[in-house]
Amino acid sequence: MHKDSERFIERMGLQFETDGLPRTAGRIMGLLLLREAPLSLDDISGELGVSKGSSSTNCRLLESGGWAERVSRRGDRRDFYQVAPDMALRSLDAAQTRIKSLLALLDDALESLPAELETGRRRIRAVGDFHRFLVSELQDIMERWARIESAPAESGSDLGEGSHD
Amino acid sequence: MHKDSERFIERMGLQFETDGLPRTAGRIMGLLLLREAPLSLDDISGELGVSKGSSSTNCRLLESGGWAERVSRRGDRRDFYQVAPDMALRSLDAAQTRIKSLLALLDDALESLPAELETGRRRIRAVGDFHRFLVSELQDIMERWARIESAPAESGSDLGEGSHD
DNA sequence: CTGAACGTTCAGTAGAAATTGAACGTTCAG
DNA sequence: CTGAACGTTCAATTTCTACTGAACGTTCAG
Repeated sequence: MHKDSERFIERMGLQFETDGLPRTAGRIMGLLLLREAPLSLDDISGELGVSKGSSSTNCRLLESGGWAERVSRRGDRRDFYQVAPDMALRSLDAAQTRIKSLLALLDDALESLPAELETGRRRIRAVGDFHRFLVSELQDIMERWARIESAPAESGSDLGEGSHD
Repeated sequence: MHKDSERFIERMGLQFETDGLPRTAGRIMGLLLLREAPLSLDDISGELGVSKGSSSTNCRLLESGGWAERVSRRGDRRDFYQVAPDMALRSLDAAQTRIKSLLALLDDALESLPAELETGRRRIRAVGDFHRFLVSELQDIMERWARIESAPAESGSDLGEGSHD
């Protein structure tokens, strides 16, 4: 493994960690970004020096977060993982979902909290207003990005689509 | 302490936790949202049943994240905390900063990784393009929100500004 | 049917993060 | 000067999280 590749992979691990995600998930993401073809769990375990159990768990985390994608290969029983081609949209969608969970919490609070807590209720409403605004802005962003991605792309910018045999 | 208030506070704690932040920080945020006037560290420790050390650490975390604000009171040596009036803008700014740190990582990688890793370099460039797009969109969002906030506000939506003696 | 190759899960464990409680430095009233 | 009231910090401890390695169920070739 190349020295600079390792450095990149480790930095991805740290970046994920500061975002509150497992370091190994970040490392896997770094590895997937660098490698030409999709990787099996054993590939990942081997290259990163982590157990297969951990690779499995973290790949599934990456998949559920919209960062990676599980693919299969004809005549092969193994799972392979690669960077999700629609990573951008999927991660924005995940962000939206998290915000909506906060909104649900705030709405519940407004339903249950007594009217006497005027100030509190007003603040909670304000936080809700802002996050509703955010959700709608995120929607716009997703649409704008989809437009950009499907555009002619003069200076190259695709994430996946390298066809593998 | 009201039953529904407690419930709200605990849910805020859990919400923060799923975002990778200390549960206590979320609880403090919930408490600050509900309370009429700014709270001292002893107020917070008392109401939440946590040590003063923890209150201090978490309040400073909330302050650095743009969620809460430290204020003082004439003739009082204590620090008081309240929800930051510009919470929305400050948290967007924090999000931007995190994305920029990822961008720096990606740019470094492009500088150091050898040209042979065509595919990897292309993917990294693509992730960078998307996140540069995001940073610029966040900027727009901040400006739009600032516009909305300063507007007439027919149905009420301010976060702070309750003047305390 | 047998055994190898998979991915998943789980108990045990190592490691990290959060919390406590006490110590400390500072400020200030008396 | 003295002592009380602060906020901060840090070592010890508790609590959580992530990882490992093994066990398990499944699929499939022979």
